[in-house]
Amino acid sequence: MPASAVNLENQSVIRILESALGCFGRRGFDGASMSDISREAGVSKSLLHYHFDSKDALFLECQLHLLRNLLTQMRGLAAVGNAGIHQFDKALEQTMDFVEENLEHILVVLSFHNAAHHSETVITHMERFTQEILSLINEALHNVLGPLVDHLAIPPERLARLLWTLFNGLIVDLAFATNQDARARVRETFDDVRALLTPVILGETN
Amino acid sequence: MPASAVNLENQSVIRILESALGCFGRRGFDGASMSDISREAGVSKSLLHYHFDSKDALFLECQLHLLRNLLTQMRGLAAVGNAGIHQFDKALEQTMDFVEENLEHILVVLSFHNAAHHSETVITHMERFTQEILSLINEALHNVLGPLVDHLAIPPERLARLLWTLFNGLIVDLAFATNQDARARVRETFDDVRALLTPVILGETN
DNA sequence: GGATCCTGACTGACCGGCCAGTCAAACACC
DNA sequence: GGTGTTTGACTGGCCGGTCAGTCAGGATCC
Repeated sequence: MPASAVNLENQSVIRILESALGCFGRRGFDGASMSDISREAGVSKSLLHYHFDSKDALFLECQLHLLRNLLTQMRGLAAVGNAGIHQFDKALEQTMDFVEENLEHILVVLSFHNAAHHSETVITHMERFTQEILSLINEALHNVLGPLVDHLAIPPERLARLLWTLFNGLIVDLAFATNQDARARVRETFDDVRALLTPVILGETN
Repeated sequence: MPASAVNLENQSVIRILESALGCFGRRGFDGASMSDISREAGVSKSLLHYHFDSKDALFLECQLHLLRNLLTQMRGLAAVGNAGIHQFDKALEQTMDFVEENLEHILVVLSFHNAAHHSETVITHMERFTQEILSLINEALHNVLGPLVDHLAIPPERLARLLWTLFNGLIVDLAFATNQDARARVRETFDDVRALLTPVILGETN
């Protein structure tokens, strides 16, 4: 099965995807070499080309892999507790924790637009990625807020975009944060952001 | 004068910096080649190495050049009108306009962390860049808000970080936006962000 | 004012090294 | 033995960087 449909049962494939996510996240699309990725995955460079048609293809599969990870994370948000504003707050907190823990993988999103200048297909995938993320957030909003979702200051779709923007900002901040102090300051900013959001959830009209 | 102190009077140097900002912004640090930059600047590749010690050095000079551009932009915000909340709103609007117009140049900030994995000096420059930006925003806040700056819901330094985060988020959004529709949606998100900020300026305690 | 020298700006040709990608052969498991 | 994995050796091409050398123009001396 020469790529084009990636075998996720294969352990090597998973290891390659994880390493690739890390390398791409750290160094960007062009900065990460296939050798780097293979070395980190503990396999030969040739195996990368066996499982994935090209570097571009591997990159796109990384997008999908990240999307899968985000999906399980988001789906887990509404698992326990009653829907409502407290659950929303908890979900925000958990998502921020997730971002901090998986930052190296998540940083790839900042290099999507670089790779987009390669080909049309990458652009299409990028648009798909945005759509998927937004509908994921939207779904999570409905789960977490419950009936409250109909009484927001702005429609849930717009809140989803707003949240995506806010987290993108925090991700960039974390990318800039080179030490523990800086990371703590990002946490502070996150708290400010959270405070900002409360009136939106409470449905006040500005 | 072989680099190390770049001659900003020289027309070629400026052209190289502008092209480099564009290329680095579009393709990232590793994706942009010295040939690309020289071709876009209309000079030989050798001239890049004549004026700048290395690709790293050129990249760092690009950071400084962007910082200079942002400085003149920020300084111009408080030029006319009385200080206050309306002036703040206008300043936000102008800054967003500036970001949209100069997006190609501004996008380099998303690749800073990639280059940071090269050497210690790049990390230091990145930290300096963040500091400079934050104090620029802080200064602008004082100019634009006037005495109101002492009655915010959060200290101005924290508001500065918050604003930087918000704009980073919007910049990522714009990086993802591949067509006019998407860009209009980012504008909508920007409006939502602006609405979010009003209570902070009005000094309500959450 | 012209011959000489000097220098900063600039270039084309070139180099070693790393890159993504190829391929035939070996391996493992049924 | 055949199917799916995995590897090391290899290649052409592009990369950042070097270098010898050109050229315009300013200074200096007569």
